Amino acid sequence: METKKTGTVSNARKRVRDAVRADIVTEARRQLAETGAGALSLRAVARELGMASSAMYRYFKSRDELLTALIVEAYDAIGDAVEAAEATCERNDFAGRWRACCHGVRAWALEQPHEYALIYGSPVPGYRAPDNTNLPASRVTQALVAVIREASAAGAIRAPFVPDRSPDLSEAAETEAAHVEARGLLGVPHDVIVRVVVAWTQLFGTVSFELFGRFVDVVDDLDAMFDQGVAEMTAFIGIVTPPMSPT
Amino acid sequence: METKKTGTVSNARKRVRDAVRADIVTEARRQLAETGAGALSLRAVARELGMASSAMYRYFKSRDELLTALIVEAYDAIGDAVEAAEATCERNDFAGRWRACCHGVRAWALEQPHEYALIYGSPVPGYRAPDNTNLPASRVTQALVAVIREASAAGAIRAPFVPDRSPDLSEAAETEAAHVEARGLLGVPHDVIVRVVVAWTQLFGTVSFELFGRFVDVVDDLDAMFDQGVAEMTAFIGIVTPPMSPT
DNA sequence: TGTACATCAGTGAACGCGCGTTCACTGATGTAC
DNA sequence: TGTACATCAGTGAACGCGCGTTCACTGATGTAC
Repeated sequence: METKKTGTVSNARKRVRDAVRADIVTEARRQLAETGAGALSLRAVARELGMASSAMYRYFKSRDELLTALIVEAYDAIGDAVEAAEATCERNDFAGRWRACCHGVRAWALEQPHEYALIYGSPVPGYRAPDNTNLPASRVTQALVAVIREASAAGAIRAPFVPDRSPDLSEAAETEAAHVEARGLLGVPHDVIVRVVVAWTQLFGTVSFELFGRFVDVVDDLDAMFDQGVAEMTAFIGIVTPPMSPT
Repeated sequence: METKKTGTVSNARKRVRDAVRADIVTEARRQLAETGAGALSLRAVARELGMASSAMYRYFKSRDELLTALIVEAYDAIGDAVEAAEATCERNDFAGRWRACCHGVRAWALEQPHEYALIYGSPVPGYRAPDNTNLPASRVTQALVAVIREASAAGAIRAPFVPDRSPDLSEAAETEAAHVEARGLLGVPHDVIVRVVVAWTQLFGTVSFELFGRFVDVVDDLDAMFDQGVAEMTAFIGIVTPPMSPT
């Protein structure tokens, strides 16, 4: 790996620059965790770093750009966490992989409540997320979707319960499920797709309720209720873990 | 209904006072709907009403008190909406009543997205809701809980699916469900209680996802998906509508 | 009915605050010959 | 290796802004006799 002299030198400059930029983002994240989303201020970050507030503009064109960096970081962090949790499971333990994703989401959210609120809470007023947040934003969904796609292909998703206990899909729901199928769940039956969407919203619904205090005076043992909910939804979708193939 | 003279007169004063207070809240609500939660400002409200900003302090001790008034109003509005939707159903059409509550929540949320975000979104930074918000906050939950309690008492909730499709309750979940039972679901089986909690979080999870833009590029026909989700969850809980009793 | 007094909604100026952003600058670091 | 020049991170003062809240006041409305 050769480096041209000029390259080396400006890389040195670039390295310093990147390090400072990283310091800014880290400090901003720290303040986010303390104060919460909307209260993030360039001046406060600069102050804490012992820099002039105007120096921020060497690194970010505006406050919104710093916010975007934080959002991307948060999406990547939860994406990493969920992927890592999922990766520890046997590949053909589909139920286990699904549960691991769910627990990964909650565990990360409880560790980083303000970052969770930043990306899954109410939108920050006056801020519009640019397109480059889309990719990191979809990583958690991709992890869940991959489990379903692979489970379905492996025949590890059972037909729903007893026929009369599962409502038929309306025509509109059928059409819509076909769209969703085309977008990343090719080959997965449409009734399963609907259930996956339901389970997906339930997952983030519970985590949000927990973090935003909706369970206060209603449910106390949040670990127990979450675990049970995940188990229920896994069964609801119909994910099963096939017996180990002899190796 | 006699009124003493003094009473009449100060009531006149009080009426004017109440009317102005209502005007302030209305204008604040209007700005909330435009700007979003955290951006609410006493000065802006006063400006729009043609009053001095200091005049606000005759009606509200602080900005937070105005915010509290808005929160209470929002809880009461969604409570009214859900109760009204539920009241149009036949009393023993338990599945219909449950669905009506769910659709009531979503319909109100779509009409008043910022008010929904105010009460069900991420907490407003630096604001702590006082105790007197608790009662109005619980009205929607009470409506849902009443349907379940009555349905259960009427024998209109079926045992879950096929035995092996429904995970057993963990010991902790069993204990926790007993707590929840004691808090408003007396007589409802514990496995049903867990499912109700799951359905409850799913309901608000979907609505929040819809309002906060999480379905963009994933699901298009939100009406269809919501309807189907509600149908799925109604069946998931096991609510059935008994045949009409002959009248 | 008429007068003296009390209440209280609303005013407008002022306080101190923190914010995002701009701009002309300084001085260290890197580049070209 | 040494010198003249270019780049660019960081400075500090300043801009204009809107905010919540306080305070001494005015003047209309209600109250008591």
